[in-house]
Amino acid sequence: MAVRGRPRGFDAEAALDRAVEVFWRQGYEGASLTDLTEAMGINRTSMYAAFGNKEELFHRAVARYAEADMAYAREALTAPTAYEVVESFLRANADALTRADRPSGCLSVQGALAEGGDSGRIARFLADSRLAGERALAHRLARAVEDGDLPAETDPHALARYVMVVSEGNAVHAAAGATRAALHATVDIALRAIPRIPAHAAA
Amino acid sequence: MAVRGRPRGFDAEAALDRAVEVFWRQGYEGASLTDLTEAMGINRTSMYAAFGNKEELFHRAVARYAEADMAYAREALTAPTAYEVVESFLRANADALTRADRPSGCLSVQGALAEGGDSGRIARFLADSRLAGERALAHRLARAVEDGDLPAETDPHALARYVMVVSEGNAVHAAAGATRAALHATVDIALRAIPRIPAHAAA
DNA sequence: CCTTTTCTGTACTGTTCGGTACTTAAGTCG
DNA sequence: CGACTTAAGTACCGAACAGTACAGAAAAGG
Repeated sequence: MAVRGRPRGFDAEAALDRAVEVFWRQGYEGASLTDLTEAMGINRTSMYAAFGNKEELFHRAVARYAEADMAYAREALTAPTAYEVVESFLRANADALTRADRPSGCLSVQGALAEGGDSGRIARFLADSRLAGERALAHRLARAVEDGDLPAETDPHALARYVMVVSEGNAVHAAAGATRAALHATVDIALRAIPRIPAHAAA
Repeated sequence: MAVRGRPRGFDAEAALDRAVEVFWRQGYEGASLTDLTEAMGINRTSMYAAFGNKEELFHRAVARYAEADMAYAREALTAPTAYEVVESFLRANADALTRADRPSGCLSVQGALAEGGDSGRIARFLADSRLAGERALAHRLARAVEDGDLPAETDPHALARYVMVVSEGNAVHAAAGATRAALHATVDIALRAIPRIPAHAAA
């Protein structure tokens, strides 16, 4: 071990958690370094020393968000049937979008949509990360088609895209103040579009 | 008439149209006055004289957007059946989100999501205007329930919210570069969730 | 014609932005 | 104890931001 110089006076992980909240609430451009460092409880220079710059801090924040606040998405993929995968994902998503101890909405959707200035790169980065989730879901649904768990004519990519559209639309609604119950009511309706095998292929 | 001073040297409506595009592409905060006035082809002071300030310009831009670029939404409400209302809206929405001669996505969704700084008021304003559309659709669907055009147990507000969620989710996807075909494939699936009367009540 | 009224253009205001020298503090190593 | 290494804090940088004072230009009213 043997760290040489003066030891760091703050917990970088904890500071990153605070940064996640600020980016989540205010978006990439809306979060100033002053906002961020005040919330993180550290100095400007300490942030640059620990994370590089604002954009790298944002990347770290999104990574931490994906790991901690979107764990439900990876978990949903392990459900036994395609329908349960989708329902589990959309239910947990609706809950995550309306947690009392967290900002409303989704960091990935709210972080940046417009393309002005630096935000172009940021928006593309976030879009790519959302697309990665969509692809993972499509892969899981493709397996369901192979398994006969979804009708053979189902397009898994289109279905995955539909599910992501519902979750992103709900994120927009949540950011605008929709209640958890409202999001779940939307999920109730959205699930009607998920095809189900007439229940005779099951073991 | 008899206008007294020096006549205005530009077409305010045309200039507003240019401003709509800039706000659409870059969002409220992402669009600087320099960006705006350059696109509008007018001077900074001329903009302030004609529109007041950036926020009032934005309000005017959104009003013009709603009038011109969202006319399809009002038109969709006049379709004969609830299903046709929803389908017409979502199809026209998918087309509007991917017009070659316009920015991708939706000004109302992209304009502001984060809440930092002034954007709080802007985000709330846009959320309210989206909600107005949702209410208009809910009103139309409530009439459909009364008419027996939708099942009696249908919650028109929940259904309207679902339709708006799909359109907003598609807007997020379109802003991220999704193709028109992809949006329509999503609409194909989304429409499966719209209840239809078993087709015997029709005249 | 000259005054009045309104618009245009330049040049500026104060503030905030992300990022950074540079000094001071707090540790380990010899 | 110094010597070295790294973090923390202050005070600043140039650039960009929204908004404006002011001088000149173009029309109508008299």
